[in-house]
Amino acid sequence: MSDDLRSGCPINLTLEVLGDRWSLIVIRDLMFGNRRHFRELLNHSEEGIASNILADRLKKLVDKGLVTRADDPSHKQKAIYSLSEKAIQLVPLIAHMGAWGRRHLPVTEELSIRAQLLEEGGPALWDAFMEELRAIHLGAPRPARSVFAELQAAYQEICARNAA
Amino acid sequence: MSDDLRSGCPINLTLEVLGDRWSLIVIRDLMFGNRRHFRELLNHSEEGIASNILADRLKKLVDKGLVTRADDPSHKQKAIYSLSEKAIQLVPLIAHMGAWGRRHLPVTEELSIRAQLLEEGGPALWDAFMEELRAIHLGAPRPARSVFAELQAAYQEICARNAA
DNA sequence: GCAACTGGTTGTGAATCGCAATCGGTTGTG
DNA sequence: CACAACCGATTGCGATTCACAACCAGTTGC
Repeated sequence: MSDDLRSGCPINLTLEVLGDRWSLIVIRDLMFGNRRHFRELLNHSEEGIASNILADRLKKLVDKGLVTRADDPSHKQKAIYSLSEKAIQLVPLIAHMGAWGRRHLPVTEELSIRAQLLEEGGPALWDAFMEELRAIHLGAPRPARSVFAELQAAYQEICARNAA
Repeated sequence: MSDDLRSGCPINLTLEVLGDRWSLIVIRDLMFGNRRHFRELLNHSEEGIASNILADRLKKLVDKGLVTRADDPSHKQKAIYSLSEKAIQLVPLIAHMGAWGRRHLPVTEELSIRAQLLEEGGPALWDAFMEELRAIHLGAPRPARSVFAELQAAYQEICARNAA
């Protein structure tokens, strides 16, 4: 854990936090998959993350203040991982990443429907989603609109249609 | 060069292209530093990229269609690197990265002034900058407004003020 | 009591990373 | 024409990270 930074450039510093192949995947699953436990993140991983990598990334994300870890009262060994405000503010960035990926890379329909809705919804939708994330992860009052449910419903509709 | 992708998720695919500590640094320097030659990218690098990493990243970015390489007529061994349209469309993503980094990470004033202007300018400024990048890198007609010059002037003003 | 589940750790070999030194070819200068 | 500076890389090397599988001790439900 070295604290020496390569430069004070905001792009560089953001890369020093998120510039690897797994950190944002973990945040994405916490954010859009609503996976809050180690095993959920491990077993439902679309990309097949290894347990040591997941443990390492969760630790680093906690250290960097993007994720918090709390005990689950229902199970003495269970840990609940939550997004911090800092991570919730990544929503616009992730929306743009999804939009760019959808436009330029070979995405699949099922896995890009959420990105499409997020792109079409624009900043207004992002704000609503961030409010909901604050309710889910930070204990803020739950907003009336559930963007999460909308995204999930659209995803499952596509899956059902393609299965038929 | 393995073509097997971890998943068809747009976030994941974007990470497979840009998810390392150097690729976006190279793009940033091509984009905002207007460095077009190997030596410029190497010697003026704020973060001190190594020559083998730079060579590797340039090659990968060319393979992935983000950068094009052309011979420099003034020097038989010289190569000119240009951003493709695909890379130019990263401007909003990079602007958001800068905004997030500026808000949450220990940036320095000089190196974050461009990110600040880009954030304050919003999508209108991004579009103007992208038009200018198309002129510089793709040979499109040069627009009247030079966002690049505005960013550069602001940067140099901060540097001059802080040196005094 | 016991199997399933909890969040991890350990071991191993391969791949990648960062750094310094170096390469063969090209160009400008004296 | 000699020679140093410059050109885009390449090579060698040790350190870190990666992916994959096996394993762990404590907890829970049956």
